[in-house]
Amino acid sequence: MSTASSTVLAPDWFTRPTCVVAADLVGKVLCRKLIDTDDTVKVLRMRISETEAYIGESDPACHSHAGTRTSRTEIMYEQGGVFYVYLTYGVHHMLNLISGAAESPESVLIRAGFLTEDSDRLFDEQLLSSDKQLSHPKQFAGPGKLTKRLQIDRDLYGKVIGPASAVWIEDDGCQSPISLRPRIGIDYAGEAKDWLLRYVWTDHASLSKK
DNA sequence: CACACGATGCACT
DNA sequence: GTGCATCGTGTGA
Repeated sequence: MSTASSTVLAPDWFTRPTCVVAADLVGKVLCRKLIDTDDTVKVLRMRISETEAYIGESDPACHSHAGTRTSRTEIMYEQGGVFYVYLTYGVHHMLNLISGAAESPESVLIRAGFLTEDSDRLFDEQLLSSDKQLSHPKQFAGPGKLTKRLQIDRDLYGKVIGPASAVWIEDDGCQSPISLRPRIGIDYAGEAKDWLLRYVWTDHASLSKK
């Protein structure tokens, strides 16, 4: 329930070590306020089922590997608690939460989730539900599908994680079993492709990969 | 300035 | 299993 027992995670919550943040995010609720097609305000609530940690300059798969500090990666050097969103393959927006201390360019990628029972429904839910891309109308098994449904793009880049940005995280006390897996889509990263930095809700149906 | 390519998803064989 | 859309960005000329 997203009622009295829910708390909004403050930016400081994300300044803890990246792997801790990534693991703790599984089971939390990613909230997205937006204006529906009928001009009403809606809050979509997506419970996170899968995350990945990208642990900075020593991580070959991380955009900040070897100290790569550019206009794109600059935000990663901020203290945890802000968004890093980028476009990949010219198509998909990837939602990342910057984690850890300042000058420690690390982040957590949100890879999958599912809409909670008490999430607002979009006016055009029928249209979205009929989208046969989705194996189940409420599950979003993959980072690109998730951002598409939540209408998240690079407008979020650099904003503070919280209600003022229209995207925030709530903790409603949900506890979920966590398993560790290798990360996805980083075969170019050598030995790092085998590092167990993907955190999944054990056996959940909404995972991006078994 | 040119160019290679990606933290994906989907269609098709 | 393979092919490919589509474009911002990092890299090197």
